[in-house]
Amino acid sequence: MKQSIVISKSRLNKEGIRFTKQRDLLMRQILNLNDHFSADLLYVKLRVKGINISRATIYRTLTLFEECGIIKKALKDEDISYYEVSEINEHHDHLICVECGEVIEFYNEEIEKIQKEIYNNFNYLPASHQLILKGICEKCRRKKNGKNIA
Amino acid sequence: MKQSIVISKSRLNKEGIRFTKQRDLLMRQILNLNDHFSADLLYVKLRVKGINISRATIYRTLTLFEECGIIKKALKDEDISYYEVSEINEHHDHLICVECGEVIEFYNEEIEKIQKEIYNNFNYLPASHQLILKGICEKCRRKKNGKNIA
DNA sequence: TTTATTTTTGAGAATGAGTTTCAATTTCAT
DNA sequence: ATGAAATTGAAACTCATTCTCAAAAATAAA
Repeated sequence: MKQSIVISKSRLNKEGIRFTKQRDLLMRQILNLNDHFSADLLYVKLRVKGINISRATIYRTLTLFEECGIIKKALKDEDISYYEVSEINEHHDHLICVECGEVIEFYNEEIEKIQKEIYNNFNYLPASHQLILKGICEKCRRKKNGKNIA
Repeated sequence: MKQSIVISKSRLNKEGIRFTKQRDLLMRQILNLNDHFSADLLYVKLRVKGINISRATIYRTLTLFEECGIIKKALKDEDISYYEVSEINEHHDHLICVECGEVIEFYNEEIEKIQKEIYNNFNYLPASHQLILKGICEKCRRKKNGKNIA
């Protein structure tokens, strides 16, 4: 059992929250992915392995893990919420290819600094912020040119 | 009839697109608002005035106006699309109060510049970008303190 | 270790923004 | 006016997500 699972288990065991088979399986799948994940992705990945956990449970479990600080919402795009394991990641933003869906994480000190200034200027207490850059990656541009699409 | 309605009407009149009563009413309501608006906001505002336009038509009309370049999507938050009149506005970002929903537009040259650099660094062709800062405005902070909420 | 209590689960219904279908209505050119 | 083309409203449908509730699993108590 990986270190992080042990940690999660002990975190969950407080206050009558139970570390069930489903939560264990979801935890393992999440740690295996090493990437952003949506509820649906987890559902499909597990189902392929013959593990059937209902969508309701997956959504509930993601919310639970989030409340425990194990994961956090990375971004919301096209009405779909994507999460990531929170212990690894500092805050960062996302660059998404609208053709192939590739997601690149980046962090820019300067942008963060300016954002703080903006909060100050308008006298707002920061809560959360999300920057999404969408574009077309080089690979997809080459593919398009090859196919000679206008 | 305001100048902008005339413009819109002539834009629409091309290619068999008709300037109907519903579209006229929606156009006027949009110009009256002078702010961001969602499909639902328009529906409610008009309904209060005794004007009943179906949600289907409102959604269709917003898409149409967007295609004509009259309005554009300003931001998407909590699964709701907000639009704004496009002739007035340059690109800008949004600062939202999570308590009262106030939306402040801002534009920061420096952030725009850095974004371009990021696109270049990863060799992405820019498509669109959205920066949302969420926080709590001063008014709401005072209200909270007054009520002595922890 | 059997029973009682609490939490969790799955199935399916419900939600809510947005889209689609289709018959009825409106618009516009003839 | 007449007919073709565009538009409308009502209602059905999507799709991600949440809720409901009875059955199942985990834990605590006896």
